[in-house]
Amino acid sequence: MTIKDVAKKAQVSIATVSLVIHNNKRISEETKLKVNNAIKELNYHPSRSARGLVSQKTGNIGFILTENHFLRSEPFYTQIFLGAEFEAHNHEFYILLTTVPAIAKSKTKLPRFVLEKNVDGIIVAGTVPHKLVSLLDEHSLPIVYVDYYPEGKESSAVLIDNFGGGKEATEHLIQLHHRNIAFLGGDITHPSIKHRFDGFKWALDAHAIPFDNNNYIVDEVDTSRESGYKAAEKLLKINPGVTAIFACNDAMAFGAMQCVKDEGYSVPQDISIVGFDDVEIARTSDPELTTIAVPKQELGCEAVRLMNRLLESKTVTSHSVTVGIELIKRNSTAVKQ
Amino acid sequence: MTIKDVAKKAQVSIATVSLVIHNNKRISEETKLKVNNAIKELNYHPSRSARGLVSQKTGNIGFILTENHFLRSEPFYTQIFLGAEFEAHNHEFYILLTTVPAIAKSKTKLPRFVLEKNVDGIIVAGTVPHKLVSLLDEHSLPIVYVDYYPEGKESSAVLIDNFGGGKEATEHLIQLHHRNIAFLGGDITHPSIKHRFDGFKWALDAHAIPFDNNNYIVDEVDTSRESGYKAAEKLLKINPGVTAIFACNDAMAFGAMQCVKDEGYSVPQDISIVGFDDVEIARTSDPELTTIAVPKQELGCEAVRLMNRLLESKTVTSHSVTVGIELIKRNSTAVKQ
DNA sequence: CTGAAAGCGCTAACAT
DNA sequence: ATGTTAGCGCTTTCAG
Repeated sequence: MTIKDVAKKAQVSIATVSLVIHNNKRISEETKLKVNNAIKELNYHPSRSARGLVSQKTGNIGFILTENHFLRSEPFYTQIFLGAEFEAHNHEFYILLTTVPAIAKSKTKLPRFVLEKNVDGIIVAGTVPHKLVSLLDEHSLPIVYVDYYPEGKESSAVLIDNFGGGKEATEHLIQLHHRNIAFLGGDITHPSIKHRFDGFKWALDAHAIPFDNNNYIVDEVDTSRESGYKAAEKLLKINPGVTAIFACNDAMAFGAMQCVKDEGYSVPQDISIVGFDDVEIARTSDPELTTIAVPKQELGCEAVRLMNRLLESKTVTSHSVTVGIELIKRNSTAVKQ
Repeated sequence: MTIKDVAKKAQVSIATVSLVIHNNKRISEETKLKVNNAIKELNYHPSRSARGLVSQKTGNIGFILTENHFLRSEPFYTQIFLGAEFEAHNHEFYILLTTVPAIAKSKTKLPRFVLEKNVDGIIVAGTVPHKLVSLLDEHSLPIVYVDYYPEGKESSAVLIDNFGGGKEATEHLIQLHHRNIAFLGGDITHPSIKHRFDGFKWALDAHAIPFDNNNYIVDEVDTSRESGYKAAEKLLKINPGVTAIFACNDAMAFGAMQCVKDEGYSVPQDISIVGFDDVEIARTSDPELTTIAVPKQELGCEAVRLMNRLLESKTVTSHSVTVGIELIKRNSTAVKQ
C-alpha cells in the first residue's frame, strides 16, 4: 500500500494525495474527499522511512531517564513517560525510551539514538549527570527537560509548581488553626525540595507565623521513608509541641507518620501530616494521606507539546512551562485540637 | 554525513562503502580498511530512513506491556524491557515501548506502531487480553511472547522455568530436613503459578513425602502481600505443625512472613519460608528472603535474540526458549529444629 | 574486486 | 486546482 495505490484508486496524481494528507488548502473539497476515502479503504499509512528520507526528520523523540528513576518502585517517571507516549499520538511522534546510569561514568556514552541521529529531539526526565547534559549540548538537538533544570544555561523545561505546592500545603495546615508547623526535608540542595521549603516559609511569613530552627529538619541525606522516620524523631525531640508536619514528599511523610505513631501520638488527632507527590499508596494508607498531587502524566504530555513547538518553530527559543499542583485533602490532617 | 562523503573520503564508490558496511566478503582487506577509517573519521552513521526505504524494514521492534504491569511498584517488567533495550544494541534495533489496557475494551485498538507498520516485529511481555492476541495475529508480524503463552496456537516465547523453580525451592526445604511443607498460592489458573505448584508436588513426590489438603492454600484471588498474609493465617489454622512454606512469589512470601511473626513464630527458627522472583527487597528484608531468582533482564535479552532469529530466517518457525532460575539461599530458611 | 545505475515512497518546487 | 518530476540516502543487481 503506497501513495501510488491511493493515487490510482482516487484517480489523481500522487502529488495530490500528498497534498491532501498534509491538509493543503488549495485542494478542492471534492478531490479531498475522494482521496481520503481511498486512504481509508486501502488502510493506507505513509511510510515513515520515505518521509524521513526526504524531510530529513525521523519522527522520533528520544526519552532519557536514569536507570534508578526508571526502576524505582514508585512509578513517578514511568507515569511521565506514559503521558508523553500518549501525547505523542497527537503529533505523530514515536518515542524511544532509554536509560542512562545515574552517576556519570568515566566514559559516559550518549544514547545510541543521539549518536545515530535517530531522533529529532530529546526529552530528559529527572535529574541526570551534568556530564550527560554537556555531551547532549554538543549535538544541537532540541531538548526538553522535565522535573529538572540544568544550571547555567537557558533550557526548555516542564516543571512542577513546587513553590506553589509548598505554599498550599502549608496554608492548608494554617487554615486548620495549626501554628507550630514543621517542614521535613532531605537532599535540600535539590531545587525541587528547596522550592517546596521556600513555599513553606513564604506561607508562614504571609500569615505572620514565627519560624525558627525548631520548625524544620532538612539535613537528611535523601527523601526516603527511612529519612522521614529519622527526621521526625529529631523533630519530636527538639520541638515536642509540634502539631503539624509538612513533609517534602510522600515517602518522608509516611516515614514521619510511622515515627509519630511509634512515639504514641495519633494522626491526625495529635499531629497532622501533609505530603507531596500523591503516590498511589497515599490513597490507601492509614490514615489516608493529605498531599499535594502532581499531575505526572500531564508533565510528560506537556513535554511532548513543548517539543512539538520547538520542532515546528525553526527559531529555537527556549521556553519553560510549569504545571499546576492540587491539594488533595484526605485524613492525615485535621483541625488543631 | 552521507555515504557519499565516506565514498569520496575513501576514494571508492558508494556501492563499495555499502558492501564494506555489510561485511561483504568480496572486498579486499585494503579497501575495507580505507573505508572503515573514513567512516570513523567522519563519524558516519547510515540513515535509517534510507535503509528502511530500500529494505522495507523499519529496524524497530514494538514492545507491548499492559499498563498495570508497567506501572506496578515491583519493576519486574521494566527490568525485562531494560534487558531488551540492552540487547537491542547488539542487533541495531530500536525498541518502541507502548502500553495497552489490562482488560480488553469493547473497542480494543492495536498499538499505533502496528497499524502504521512501524515495527518489524513485536514483543509481548506478560499476560495480555486475548482480544489483543487475536488482533495481533491478523497482522502476520513476527511475535515473541515473554512470560506468557497464548493458548491454542504455536507461538514463539521466552519463558521462565517455573516448574524447575518450584522443584528447586521445595528440594531446598527438603534438604533442610523439613517434611511438613506447604505451598501458598493465588490466581492458580495462571500457568506460571500452576507450574510452580506442579514443581512443588513433583519434588514432594520424588522424596516420598506425603501430600494432602493441609499442604497447600491456593484459593487466594491474587498473589499480593495481603493474600500471602491471609493464606498463611488459614494455613496455620489447618496445619499448625507446618515447618516450611514455599510461597508462589516473593510478595506472598513477605505477607506470609508477617503473619507467621504476628502469630508468634520466628523465621526461620520455627518456620522456613522460600519465595519466588527475587525482588529487590528480598535482599533487605528481615530476615532476608531465600528465594528463586528469575533473571529478568535476561528474559528481555532472550526475547530480542529470538526476534532477531525470527527476522533473519524467512521461514517463520515458532520456537520457545526457557531461561533458567537460580535458588538464592538467604536467611529465611534453616535446618528444621 | 569494484563501479554504475535503478529504484524504494515520499515531498516540494515547478509546470500546466 | 492538479500533475510532473527531481532527488532524499541507501541497497542491490549487473557489468566490467
